[in-house]
Amino acid sequence: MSKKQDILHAATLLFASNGFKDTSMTEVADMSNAASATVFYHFKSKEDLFLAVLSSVKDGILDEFSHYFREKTFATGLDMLEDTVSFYLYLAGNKAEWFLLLHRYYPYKLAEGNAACRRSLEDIYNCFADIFEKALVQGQQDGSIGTLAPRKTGLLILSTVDGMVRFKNCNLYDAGALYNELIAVIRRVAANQNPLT
Amino acid sequence: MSKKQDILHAATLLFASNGFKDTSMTEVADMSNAASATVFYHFKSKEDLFLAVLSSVKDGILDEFSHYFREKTFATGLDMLEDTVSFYLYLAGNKAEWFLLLHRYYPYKLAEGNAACRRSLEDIYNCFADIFEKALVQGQQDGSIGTLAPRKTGLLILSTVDGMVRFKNCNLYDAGALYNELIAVIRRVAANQNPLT
DNA sequence: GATATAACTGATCAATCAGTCAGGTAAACT
DNA sequence: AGTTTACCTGACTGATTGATCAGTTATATC
Repeated sequence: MSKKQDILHAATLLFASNGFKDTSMTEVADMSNAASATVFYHFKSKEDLFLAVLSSVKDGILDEFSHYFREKTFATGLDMLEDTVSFYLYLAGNKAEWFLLLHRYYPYKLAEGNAACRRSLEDIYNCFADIFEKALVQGQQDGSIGTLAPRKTGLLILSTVDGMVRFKNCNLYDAGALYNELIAVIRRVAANQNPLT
Repeated sequence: MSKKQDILHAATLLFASNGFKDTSMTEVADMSNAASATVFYHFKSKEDLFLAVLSSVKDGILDEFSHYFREKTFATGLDMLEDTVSFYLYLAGNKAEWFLLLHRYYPYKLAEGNAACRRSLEDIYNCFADIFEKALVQGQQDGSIGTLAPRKTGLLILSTVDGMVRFKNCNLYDAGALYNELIAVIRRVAANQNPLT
């Protein structure tokens, strides 16, 4: 792995666990076994480094989901919805640093005045919203899911799982303990209550 | 209002909108028309000031809800659940600085090594979780709400509304636009589908 | 009105940190 | 072998910031 990649990786971990202001360029340099001037050679400023981290997180998330949907097929839209929610929660545990970063306020604040940052965040959350919506639409077509507004309901499901992951990352409540309830609720909300069959 | 209160109020707004590290004691002093040494006279350190802010936010939230429940009566547990969710969303808009503060990562990080901080956060989130649980229990007693685990379902509802408020505060999606869908989903999840009447 | 206490402040300090710069090293090309 | 280019570094700087302290003003108490 190149030194630039080492720096990017170290910065991802540090920004995720300590935040932007509480991470110094010296720390990033130390963790990646580079001199602090080397960090500035590859990234022209601290903000630039953060944007590169966010963009790489975006690429990682988009890759993970496109890979998941390439490997997997679903019998019904309702199955797709449940499995996708499960995969989201799995990913939030497996790549905790990505979700920690997204659950900090700094990126959203930066996005107000920085188009590249706004773009990365939109790409990430549209990816999330799109997959839930797609599952709902597909379920309505195959009859496994009842009548409801797919986009808005998808966003509600996203709010719920995002909230659960936040609670877990903040050590408030354990997302795992709510998993069974979550699936039951999704089934109750989405499942077609007057199936044609 | 005493100067100590002025300082606390200014610090609340600044910590909420700029975060802990990005708020300097000089800024707090300027906004409250005090000398920076005065801030240190009333609060022995920056962390101490933050803890005082968090504790006052806790008091504010607990007061708001106890006042709300003293004024209001509900026909059924389901009504109580819907009205409480509405009030939560109203409060998140009306006292945006409180929820902005709670949607930063810093307090949860601080809570790891600080019992007073942990205590304030627990009080706040237990308050939220308790009211949703209470509504669900009451609804099961009066027959308006069906069979489900009250605590866990309450936490799921909390995850959802907390997530919606976060999305709004982060300028990702508008919580208001999802309000009707949220109420519909709550009714679908909670309402007794086999009422005795 | 004298005195004690609480509230407040200007000046200052030591530490930290983002960013710079001039120079060094390795590698690729001619 | 010489030259260009990309990569890397140690030493340094200007600015900010949390915190201190000696001293001043207001307030209460006797």
